[in-house]
Amino acid sequence: MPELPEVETTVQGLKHHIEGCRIEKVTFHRPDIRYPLEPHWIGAIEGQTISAIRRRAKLIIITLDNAYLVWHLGMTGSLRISQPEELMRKHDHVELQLNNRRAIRFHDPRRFGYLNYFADTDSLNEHLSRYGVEPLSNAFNGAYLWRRSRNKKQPVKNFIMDQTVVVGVGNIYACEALFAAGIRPQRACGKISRAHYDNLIKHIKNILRQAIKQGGTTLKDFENADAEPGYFQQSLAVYGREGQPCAACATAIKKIKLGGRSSFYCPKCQR
DNA sequence: AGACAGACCTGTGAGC
DNA sequence: TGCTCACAGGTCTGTC
Repeated sequence: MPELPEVETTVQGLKHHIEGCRIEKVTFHRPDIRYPLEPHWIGAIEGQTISAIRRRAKLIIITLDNAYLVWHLGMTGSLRISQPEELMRKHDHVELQLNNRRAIRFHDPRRFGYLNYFADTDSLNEHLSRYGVEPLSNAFNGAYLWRRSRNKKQPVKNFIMDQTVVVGVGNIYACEALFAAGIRPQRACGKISRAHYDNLIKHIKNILRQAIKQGGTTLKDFENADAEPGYFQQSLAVYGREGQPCAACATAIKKIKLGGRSSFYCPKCQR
């Protein structure tokens, strides 16, 4: 997916198009996405007004009159606003037509994303309860990471990508933050000092803020709610740069697998 | 309990 | 040109 900055960009982009609008028609073009879309949701959603849209973790939460829609974009998902005359594209699985002649379209080639319908706040909250702290909140600090990591042997990269620890740090930003902090991704998280975690936190927040500011445009085929493309690899120091010289010391960037995911680091700058 | 592999899908690019 | 293969932003499940 889109990582946190891309989700945040999507939410901000959709906001002014959809808040206050009534959903007139719901179409499930392809119900067999990650979790199947249930036909009875259609009648429940139609006629409701969108009062708010927000992000929690990598989820997009839309508040209706008396229910909630929760979207997860998976690996390749996107939500965009379409015009009435716009043709359906391949992999447009869901369409919500609004009373302002616009529609929200969910596009997701790999179908790792999902849409969930929650009829009340309790069931929504229960779904959200599994998630860790927000990376841009004060609760995400060096003391917290240090405490959560004690006695763990897990590589630090996997640890910071664990959504029950902190949400929204995906593969690319995890690699980049560890490079900025000078920490090797494979180091056991339980052996990292409090001071190093303080430093890492600082870099994670910086990188995420920077990415949000740039419109979350680090991903190759990401496009925002207005269907504008991103600028892939604009400012990536290590991700996808195997064999190329490190910008700081010119040592060749290394690539390894951690938790099944490609991980990139500079063997000299990161210890 | 924690750590890992595998699964879910389609598209893309590299190599032959 | 066209085939095959490896790999891709995430997360859930099963197994040791």
